[in-house]
Amino acid sequence: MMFIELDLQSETPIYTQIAEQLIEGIARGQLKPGEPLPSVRSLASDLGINLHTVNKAYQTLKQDGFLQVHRKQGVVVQPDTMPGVTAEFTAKLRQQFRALSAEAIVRGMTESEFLKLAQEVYRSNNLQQKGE
Amino acid sequence: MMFIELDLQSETPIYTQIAEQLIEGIARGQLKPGEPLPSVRSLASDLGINLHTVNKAYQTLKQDGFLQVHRKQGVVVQPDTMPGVTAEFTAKLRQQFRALSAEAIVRGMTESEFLKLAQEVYRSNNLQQKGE
Amino acid sequence: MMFIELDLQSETPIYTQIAEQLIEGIARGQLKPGEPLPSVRSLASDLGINLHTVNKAYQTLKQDGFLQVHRKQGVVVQPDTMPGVTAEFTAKLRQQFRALSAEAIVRGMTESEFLKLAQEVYRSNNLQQKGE
Amino acid sequence: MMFIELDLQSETPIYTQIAEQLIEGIARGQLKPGEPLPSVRSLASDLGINLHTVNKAYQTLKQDGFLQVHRKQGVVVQPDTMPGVTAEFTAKLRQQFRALSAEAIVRGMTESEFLKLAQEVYRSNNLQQKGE
DNA sequence: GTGGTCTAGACCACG
DNA sequence: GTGGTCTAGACCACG
Repeated sequence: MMFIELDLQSETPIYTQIAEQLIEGIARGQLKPGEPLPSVRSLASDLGINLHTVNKAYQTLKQDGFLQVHRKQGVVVQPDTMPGVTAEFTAKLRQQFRALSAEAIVRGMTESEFLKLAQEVYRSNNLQQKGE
Repeated sequence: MMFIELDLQSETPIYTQIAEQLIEGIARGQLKPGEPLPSVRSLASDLGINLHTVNKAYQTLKQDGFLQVHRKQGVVVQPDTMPGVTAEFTAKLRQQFRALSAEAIVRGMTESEFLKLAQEVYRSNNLQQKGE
Repeated sequence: MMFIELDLQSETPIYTQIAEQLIEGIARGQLKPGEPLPSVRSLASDLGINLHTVNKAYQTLKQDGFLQVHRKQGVVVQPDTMPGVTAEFTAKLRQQFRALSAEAIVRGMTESEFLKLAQEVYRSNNLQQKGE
Repeated sequence: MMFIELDLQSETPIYTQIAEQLIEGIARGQLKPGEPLPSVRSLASDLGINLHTVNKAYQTLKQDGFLQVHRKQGVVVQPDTMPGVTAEFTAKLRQQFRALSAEAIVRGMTESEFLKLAQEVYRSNNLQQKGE
């Protein structure tokens, strides 16, 4: 399975950190559609954190359609079609880019530096080249 | 002066919204270096919020070097050199790009779509073209 | 834990008094790295002051790297490397020594008296002799 | 006369900055006993600050016995005996050394480094070597 | 008038 | 329970 690294002193809530890393795992192909995830209990135990925290991460991802919760198999990566580029997601992306780019501009980071970093990071997460 | 719009329903704390919009104002050149900002009290009153909330936004930006607090003149936009592209900022940017790009990839947004949006937003904030 | 004594009449803000005494506690080894501090609420209640005042002391020390705020465990003394002798700290020290030594000189305090007091106080805070 | 440099964004009140620099001038011998200081009006005008601010600095120093206010000559540096090493001063010095040395210790500054800086600064203010 | 400090009290996310 | 956020209101130093 994957490696999840938590930063307990980060301002980012732990459940968010888990959710983000699971999505990153899916993006990178380390987690395949239909692949089962560890149970809430075992993951919580592995990470040394509260059950509720893991559960909240799973619920959030299920809510957005990245995971499915099966009676039998437990939690699995969405085996059917993943959620697409919704209007909500685009709005969130734009909003985040706004704040980040504004600070980048004030700090004197050029457009090409900004985009180069965005590209580099995108590519580092797109290991499998889904045939774009 | 500027227009600050708050979304009281947002998960983003009000003081963060204020700070982000002030930085955006600086990036766009609507707030010039050395320009005085409204006093904590008057801005709070204009926005219909508590003075402490505005103060927290100002303190955060002062801490990071985007604002100065003068004895008499009150709060002004940093008149000297703005903070540059620090290692901390780059790390924060990379971290944010990671989460955003991972979700973008999973949702099927291509690299070019991702970068195009980043570019479009950067440019909309870089109205003054500081001679890049 | 420690004993914190407040002088409510002092010109020194209460949150500064708290911060200074916590640093003194760390210097003296009464507060060990990783050791948990009382929660904002309990310390405020113990000292008979408002929780925001304690929080401000904690935030200041967190900002400077002397404390960490953990999601669950609450506030702990920096378990990793403490902040070192930064240029900022040296500047602050020099600035303070300037004002103090000038007044000492005008009042007729000799260099050896001035240094002797500085040494005596330094030693009284350096109980553990970190192998200098 | 002297050169007084103000830092308007410093946390140190302007009147304190003025008072400290005047004392430093006396320590260094740049201001001699009996020497007249500029009038409140002219100094305020030179520094581009409020009359009250200069006045407060002068009053503070008069209070402590470093200045005298004459009907005719205006404000002069104490021509008679300067205030000595009072218990209050020693207490203040000790208190400041406490906070400074504690932070120095936590940051890993050794006793000799601490004392060396104190000595260096004392000497830079003791240009005239009053025959210690 | 302006920011700094402090209090009292409340709600919420997180765990 | 713990910190984070926000409000309402007050006093003070500074200028």
